[in-house]
Amino acid sequence: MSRPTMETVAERAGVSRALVSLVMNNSSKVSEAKRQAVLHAAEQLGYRPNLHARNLAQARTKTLGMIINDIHNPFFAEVVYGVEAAADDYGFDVLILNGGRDAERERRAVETHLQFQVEALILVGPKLDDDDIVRASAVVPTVVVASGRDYPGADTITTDEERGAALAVQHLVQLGHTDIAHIDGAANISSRARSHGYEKAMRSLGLEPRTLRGGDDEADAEAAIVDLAETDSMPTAIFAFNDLVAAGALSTLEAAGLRAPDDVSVVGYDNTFIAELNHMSLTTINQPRHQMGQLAIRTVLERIEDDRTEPTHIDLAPTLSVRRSTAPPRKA
Amino acid sequence: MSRPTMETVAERAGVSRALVSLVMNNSSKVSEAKRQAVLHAAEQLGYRPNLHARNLAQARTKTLGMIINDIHNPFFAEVVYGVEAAADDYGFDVLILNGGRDAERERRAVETHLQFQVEALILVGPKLDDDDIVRASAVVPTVVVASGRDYPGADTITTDEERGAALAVQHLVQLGHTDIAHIDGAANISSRARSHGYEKAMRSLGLEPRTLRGGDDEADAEAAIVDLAETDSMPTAIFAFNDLVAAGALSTLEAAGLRAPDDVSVVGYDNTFIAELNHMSLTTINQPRHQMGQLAIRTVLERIEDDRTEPTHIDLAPTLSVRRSTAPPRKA
DNA sequence: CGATTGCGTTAGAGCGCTCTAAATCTTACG
DNA sequence: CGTAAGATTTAGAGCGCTCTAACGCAATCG
Repeated sequence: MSRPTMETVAERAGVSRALVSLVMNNSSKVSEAKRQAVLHAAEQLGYRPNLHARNLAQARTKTLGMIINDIHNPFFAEVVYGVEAAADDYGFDVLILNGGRDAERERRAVETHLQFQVEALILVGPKLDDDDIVRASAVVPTVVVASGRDYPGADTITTDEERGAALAVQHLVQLGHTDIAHIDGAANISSRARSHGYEKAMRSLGLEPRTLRGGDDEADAEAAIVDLAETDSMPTAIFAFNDLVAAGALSTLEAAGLRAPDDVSVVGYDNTFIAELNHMSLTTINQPRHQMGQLAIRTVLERIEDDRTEPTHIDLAPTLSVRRSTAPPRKA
Repeated sequence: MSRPTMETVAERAGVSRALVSLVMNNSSKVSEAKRQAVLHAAEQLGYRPNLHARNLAQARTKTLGMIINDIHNPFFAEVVYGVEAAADDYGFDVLILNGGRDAERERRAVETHLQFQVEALILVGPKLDDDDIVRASAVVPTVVVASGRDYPGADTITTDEERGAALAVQHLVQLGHTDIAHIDGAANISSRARSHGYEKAMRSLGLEPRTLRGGDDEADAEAAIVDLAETDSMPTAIFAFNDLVAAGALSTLEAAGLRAPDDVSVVGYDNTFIAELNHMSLTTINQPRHQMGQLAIRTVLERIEDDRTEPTHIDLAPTLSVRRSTAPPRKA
C-alpha cells in the first residue's frame, strides 16, 4: 500500500503519465475534460507529487536553505518572517535548519542543504568561519544576513553595526555618562564590529573604552557584571552586545542590588520584543529585521533568476530606540 | 559546469558507479585501495551526493518534518532543541517549517512535508483543525507536542495543562488571593485545557472564575488589562495564558500605574527564559520542553522502526516555579 | 589440476517525475 | 472530400542514485 504515483493516477483517469504531469503543473494545453478526470482521480487516490522525483527530473528545486544562528534568539525569528514572506511571493520553499550556536552544526547544516540541492543559502548570523562561507558561496549563491561584515563571493545584508554602537555611546554621553563599559559578544560574528564601533566612538569623544567579555545569551552577562561589581569599578552605564545580554546584565545587576537606570544605565542591541516589553523597557539599537529578511531573498533571487554574478552588499542604517533603561548618571 | 555525479567520480577513480555508491555508504565490502581512490576522486571533484536521487532510489528519506507554531515564541525553541538532539542520535534530519500562528500556513507546511516524503510529522503546538491532524496522521506517523489534548490516530506528548492551571490557582490562593482573573489563549490549542483547569480549580475552592479573552502573544494582553482597569474591577491576581501574555500584562499594568506583585500578582505559563530573567522574575508553570522534544522523536521512531500502530499518549507533569511576580494581596 | 568458495566488483533495472519530439485528433478551408 | 494547421496527447529517454543478481578472480580443497 505504498503511495500512489502519477502512473496510478494516469491509469485511473485513463490517460498517459505525461498528461497527468501536465495537469499537475497546470499547463494550459490540456482539455478541460481530461483535466477534470485527472484531478478527480488524483483526489480519490490521495495522490501527492513526489518532490524528490520532481527535483531530480527538473534541473531545479525552487527551494532555499536557511540556517539561523539560534532559534532561541527572537532577533532571528523576525528575520525569518521577512525571509518567508518574500520567498512565498516568489514561490520558493524555505527549509530552515537551526545552527544552535555551534559552528560544527552549521557546517553540517550547510552540507545537508547542499545535498538537498537548494538553489541558494541564506545564513542568518552565521557562526561559520570565513573559509566555510567563501567555500559555500563558490558552490551556491549565498547571502549572509546580519553578520556585520562582508565576505568575498557572498552577498550580504547588514546594518552598519559600528554606527549602531556609536549611536549607543553618543546617547549615553549626551545623558552625561563618561564611564561607559561594553560587554561584548565574544565569538559572535557581529561582536567585532560593535566593539570596534564602541571603542572608536568612545575615543573620539575623549573617553576611555572598557570592553568586557560577554557572549550572545542572557547567561553570558553574569561573569562580566560580577567582575565589575567585585573590582568595585562599576561604570555608570553599560552597552551590551545584544538585548539578551542586556537582559542578563539587568538580572545580575539587580541581584547585586543595583537598579537601572538609577544606578546604572543599560543599552542593548537588536530591539527585540524583549526590549520592548514595558517591564524591561530597554534602550536599544534597532535593526530593520523584517526588511533584512526580505532583502536577503531579493538579493539571492537576482543571482538565481537574473544571474547576476558580482556580489551585492546592502548596508542598512541602525536607529536608536530610547526607553527607560537609560537616564543621566546619578550625581557623584 | 553542473555538479559532479557518481558517474563522474567513478570515471575519475577508474571504478564503476556502483562501487562509488558502496563507498559513499561506507560499506565494509570495498577494498581499502579502491575506497581511497574513490574518496580521493570525490574530494577533488567536490562531489556531493544528491539527496533527491538517493531518496527516490531508496524507499526512505531518513527525514522528519517538524512544524512549529511560531518561531517567535521561545517556548517552542526549546522543544526544537530537544527534538534535534534526539533526531541526531538516530541519524534523522529534521526539516523545520514555521507555522507562523496561521492554520492555513500550517496546512501548506504539512503538504510540503508530505511531498518531501518525510517519514513522520512532528507538530509542535499546532494551529491546525482536528480534521487536518487526523488526516495527516492517516498518511504518515504524526506526533503532536504540547497541544494539551489527544487526537485519534496521532501520538501526543502533552503535559497535564489542567493540572498546571490548577497549580497556578492553588499557589495564588495559598498566598491569600481570592479575586483571580484569567487571560486566556483565545484560539490557541492549549487554551481550552488551561482555562478549564483554571475554572475548575477556582470553583473547587469556592471562588468565582473570571476569564478574559487574550491570545498567545505579548500584544494580546493589552485589551484584557485595559478592560479590567476601565471597569474598575482589577483583580488582585492574574493568571495569564503564557509567559508572553504575562509579560504583556505586566507591561500594560505598568503603563496603568500598577506594579507586580505589590498591586497585582501575575502568573505565566511555560517557564520560558523570559520568566527566568531576574528583571521579569515571573512566577510560572514549567513544562519539560527539552524532554518533550526528545519523547516526540522516540515516540515517532517506534512507529517508523518498530512499526507500532496504536497511538501513544505521554502526559508529563507540569510544575510550579515561584518567582517574584507573585505575593500576598495587599491588605484591603 | 579442475572444481569450489567467497570476496570484491559491476551491469542493469528501477525509483517517480519532466521534457522533447513525435503521434494523433480536430477543425477549417479550398 | 482531402489536406494543412493547430490543438492535444503520448512515447520514451533521462535525472542521480540504490539494489539485486551475476560476474571475475584468487585462494582453497579434494
